[in-house]
Order: sequence, then structure tokens, then C-alpha cells
Amino acid sequence: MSSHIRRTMPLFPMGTVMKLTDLSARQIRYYEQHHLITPDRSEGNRRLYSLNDIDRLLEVKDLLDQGINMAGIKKILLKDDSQAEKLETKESSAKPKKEFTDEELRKLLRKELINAGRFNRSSEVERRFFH
Amino acid sequence: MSSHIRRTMPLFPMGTVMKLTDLSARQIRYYEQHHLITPDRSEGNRRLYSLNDIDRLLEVKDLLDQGINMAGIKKILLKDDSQAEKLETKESSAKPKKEFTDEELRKLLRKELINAGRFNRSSEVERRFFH
DNA sequence: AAGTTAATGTTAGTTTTTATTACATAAAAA
DNA sequence: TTTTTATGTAATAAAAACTAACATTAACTT
Repeated sequence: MSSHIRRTMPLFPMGTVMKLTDLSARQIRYYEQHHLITPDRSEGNRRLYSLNDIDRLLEVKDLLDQGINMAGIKKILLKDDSQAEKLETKESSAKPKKEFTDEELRKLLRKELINAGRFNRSSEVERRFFH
Repeated sequence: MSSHIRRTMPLFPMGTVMKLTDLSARQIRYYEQHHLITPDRSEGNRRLYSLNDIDRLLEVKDLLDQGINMAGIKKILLKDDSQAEKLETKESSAKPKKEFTDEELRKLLRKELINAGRFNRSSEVERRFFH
């Protein structure tokens, strides 16, 4: 649970993600159009990516490098994800309800980041950049 | 990629650092004025912080929370850091250099003891945040 | 008590970064 | 060949971040 909060916290703006993934802004937004990631937004509408988002982008990049096209990548990464299926069919206006305010989430994340044990499995980006 | 490069890589813009440290932009820039951090800059002059920078900011925050003032924090964090020494000398070259006397140090120490109850965190952010 | 200093807040004006949208293009698929 | 895919590029608007200056408050000094 704590790991989940830590890795889903919307933290990184576009520029950071571009550097971490070596993808262009165009590419990153394109993959979002295809629902492979759904980054949160700042109050001012800037995209904010989580560690999970960055992981996912690196997976997409990997698969593309292997010659797999978007349709295949979707099939692979969004497999039996009913939420994504819905999004795929139609722009769903149903947003996930927020249980926490942004402020509360921030505090939780920081706490988790600070206190989190090392027993959580590493994400791709963590392995690549932070170990 | 070596650990040093990873941890000194200029990655995070101000907003991200504010969230990770719960410090204001004003505070973060103030600590930079005092040479406690020296973030890199983007091509467009935006500050880019590394994991090491964030570590340092959290240390500063910790020490401030313990009632230690900037002078003491500098003494503690910049000790035998030749780069910082150079900067320090350069900036105050026109002014009389204010030394930190034993008396002042004892005062700081007393303050710290009075505010004791917390433990010193000397660990780095990388470990706390991303492992 | 009054005056200084230290640490941080706030505000204003400017530059950089990001978002959106539209059009362009090379390579792959049909 | 024509169409689709994945990505590039350009124009414009808005947010985020910069610098600099002035404001404020709590902590020291005298």
C-alpha cells in the first residue's frame, strides 16, 4: 500500500520525464492518447507523471524498439484492464474519485518516501536511475 | 551508469523539489544563496536539482528543525568542502570574514540539545525515496 | 525597550516550459 | 499507389520559474 502511494504520486513534469525516458514530448503525449499512460495534471493543467508512468513509458519504448506497433503494445500492456477498455471505446467522463486532497496525498507520499522500507520491489525506472 | 552520475544528474525542476522536500521556493533559493546547494541550470536558466541536492535540502531542513541556524548548518554541512570554501571566500572577499567561535558553537550545541528528541538523519534521499 | 539581523513571505515584471492544435512527413501497411 | 502510423514541427496561450525588491516576524543584541 505504501509502495503504491509512493509509485503513483504525480511528481514529475514533462521535461524530467523526457530526460528519464529519452522520449520526445510528442511521443509521450501520443502514448497518452492511446491510454497507455494517464498522467495526473497540476492545478495549472501541466502533466505530472508518477514513477509508474515512467515505468510504463519505458516498457512502451522497449516494445517499440522490438518492432511491435501500438496495437500490439496496447494488447500487451492493457490486457484485460476493464478501465482501459472503457477509455478505449469512449472518452469516459467518470474520473476516479479522490479519497485524499492533494495536500493529504503529498504528505502521505513524503512520509512514505521517507520511511518506506527497501523491501518493495524495484520499478524499472528505479533500477535504471536510482540504484 | 555510475552511482555518482545518477545521483548528481540534474533532473528535477523547482516544483518537484518543493513537493519532495516541503520547502518553499524562497527557502530553497535562500539555501542556495548560502552555497548549501548548487543546482545546475537548464539551457533556459531554470534550476535543475539532483538527488544529491534533494538530500542536502532535507538535511538542511532537519537541522533547521533542530533549531540550528544557517551559520551552524554551513559549518556542519560545508566542512572541508573545498568547493564551498572557495565560493564562501569569493563572495565575502570584500567583507570581514566572520569566524565561528567556540563560544558560538557551544551556544548552537546547547540549542540543539534543548531541541533534542529527534534523531539525526544522515542518510541520503536516494535510499529513502527510491528504494 | 528599541534596534538589528535572519529566515521567509509576497509581489511585480520577465523568460522558459508546457499544452493544444494543426499541418507535415517518412515508413509501413493495405 | 493510397492510407495509416508514429513522430516532427510551428504557432499561440498559459503555467511555472526566474530575478529583484520590499515586507514581515521571530530571534538576537545592546
